Amino acid sequence: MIEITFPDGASKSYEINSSPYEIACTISEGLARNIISAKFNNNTIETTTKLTESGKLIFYTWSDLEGKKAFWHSSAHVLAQVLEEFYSGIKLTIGPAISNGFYYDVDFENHTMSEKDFPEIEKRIIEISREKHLFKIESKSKKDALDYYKKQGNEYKKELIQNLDDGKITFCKHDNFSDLCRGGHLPNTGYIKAVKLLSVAGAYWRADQSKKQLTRVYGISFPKQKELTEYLNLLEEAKKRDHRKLGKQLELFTFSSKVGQGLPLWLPKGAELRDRLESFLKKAQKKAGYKQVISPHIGNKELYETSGHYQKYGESSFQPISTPAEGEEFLLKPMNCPHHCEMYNSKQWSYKELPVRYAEFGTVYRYEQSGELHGLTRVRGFTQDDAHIFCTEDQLNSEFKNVIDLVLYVFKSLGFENFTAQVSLRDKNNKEKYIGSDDVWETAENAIINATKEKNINYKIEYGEAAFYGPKLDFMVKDAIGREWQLGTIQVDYNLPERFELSYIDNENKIKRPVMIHRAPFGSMERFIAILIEHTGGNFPLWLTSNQIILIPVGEKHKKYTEKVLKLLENDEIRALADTRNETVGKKIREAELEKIPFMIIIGDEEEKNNSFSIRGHGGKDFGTKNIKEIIKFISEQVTETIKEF
RNA sequence: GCCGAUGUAGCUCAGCUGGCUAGAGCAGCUGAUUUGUAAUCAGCAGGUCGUGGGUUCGAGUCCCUCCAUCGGCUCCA
Repeated sequence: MIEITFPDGASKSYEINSSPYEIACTISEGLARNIISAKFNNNTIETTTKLTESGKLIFYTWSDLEGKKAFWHSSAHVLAQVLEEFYSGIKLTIGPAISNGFYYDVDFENHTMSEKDFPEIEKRIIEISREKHLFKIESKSKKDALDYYKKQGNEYKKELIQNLDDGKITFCKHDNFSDLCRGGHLPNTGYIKAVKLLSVAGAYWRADQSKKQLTRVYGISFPKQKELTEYLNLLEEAKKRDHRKLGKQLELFTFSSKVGQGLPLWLPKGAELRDRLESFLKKAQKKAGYKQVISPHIGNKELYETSGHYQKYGESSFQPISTPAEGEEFLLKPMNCPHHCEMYNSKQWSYKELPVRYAEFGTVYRYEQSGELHGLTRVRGFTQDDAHIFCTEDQLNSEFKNVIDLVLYVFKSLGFENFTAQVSLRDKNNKEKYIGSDDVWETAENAIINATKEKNINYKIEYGEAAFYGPKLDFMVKDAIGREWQLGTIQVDYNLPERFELSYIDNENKIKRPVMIHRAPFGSMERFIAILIEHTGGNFPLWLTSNQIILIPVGEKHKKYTEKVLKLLENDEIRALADTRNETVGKKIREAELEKIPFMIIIGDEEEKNNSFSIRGHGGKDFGTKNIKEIIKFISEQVTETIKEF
């Protein structure tokens, strides 16, 4: 007998060699029907795995993340089976579940496959699924496993097996298909009722650009056809919030291939929005003790050689600008830090004056790879809400925490609640990617981790994500279709102060090096606004919109009165406009709706007579009847409610 | 940069396997209408079919180059 403990702490004895499925059967028929995967003593297992020892057992169904993973990973197996069937001689590599679906990386050799082939493949996957083939785990010796793939000429699988320990190598078999696999599958293929292949893409073997590029086939599957339909509808809805689409519709920004790839052109409404965000942050920063500075858009190449940026990025940047003077070269500013360092160096500092906080909305230019450009989220010219704090070692912790507060204030003010905090550390196995000694890195990394802990922020650590000069605390937010982007960032830097020989005089009259904090709560204006557009669907908070209220006169004779109302609203700093065109009321309302203006009022005989107006919110919401004073109060109250002082 | 896909009017799209002067709706312009909570009516104008080359009697349609965009990969100071 073995003793099985369940997540609720209860435990029960079972015959040795009982499977999770059999155990589930003793609990309830419904559970047995629904379990698709299980974890035993923290190892993912199959529902059919025979348990030979006592331990903790967790069941997973479709509603669990683990369950979905098993479901999608199993689907990847069936996809691989079909691909092998359709394209003989291809080489399979890996096929994991991802947060929405699965993919399989395949070396198609001389075959080509494209989205046109999807329907056939999907059809075949469902056919095989209907046959309810059991997923069976089989152990193989390292030698047998290597022989198996040697016969197939699959060097990828061989490489994977080389890195595994003998005795721990398992294959998963279903139907006539067998694949190297750790485990975590559905009981059988019959659970897969709906499948959709989503895209094909190139992906480098082992995520290494120097290695061969494979073909990655993305897909998603569901236990019910209805769920697939719902998922696809959700995707469609999300695409409507795409900032590139809304940016065009709402006339916020545009691009021109004549101006250049990745160089956004801000149209009046977008520029206004951006301006308001800047003022908002400037105000908070003023309170937090920052001083605004301004630096030029270019800098001498030597500046970036000093900082180390040129050595690191020079080759792949906009190339130096030469001047009539021989040997003189300038670079388009790719970051503001070196300029701020030189500002700091313009005088001698006493410890009494620190921390010094230089802030600048600094526009920088980076030659991002063409394939990386993406709307406003990845561009070649962008403005960072940058600042550099020069402080003493003792001040570092509290300064860092103050910056965290500022970032959280910014996020909260704009309704970004679903962010993840990521502590980005260096990859210790790849030290040549970074500058600075181990000591300095250790100190900087600990400073970030401690401050983050003290602020009670949930964070995850990512190795290899640090900047080349220091570790970071990054604030990540997802876009409409779930892609994660880095917005706010706070970085601790011991390296640039060293390279720029920054100093201050301490209380013992000794020359000391300050520590530097780089930080940008928005990250970049471009990317932040992109995400803001997607989160709000273009319905910006009242304090940010260009037009807060639109007045719609019913006929020609109400025009004069409408203009009078407009003046009164404008006098109280309400951003109002009047649509006095010769169009029907219906049409004007429709256009105001499409422009996503938050409020509108129709002005006709009634209104003119009573000096009172019914307020129609965006989407047709009724806000009741108010007079002018009440409207002004109503709008300004809503503004102060959404935007609090820092 | 790499893999794959896409590119027709300001916008959204139609144009089958190559065949007469390339279509529609919205937007625009002109006129009529003076309007009560998501599109008033009529007329007009608007395109070297992303670019350059090629195949062909004939190319929006087939092939190649380049440019831009989209989905990924890699990169992200």
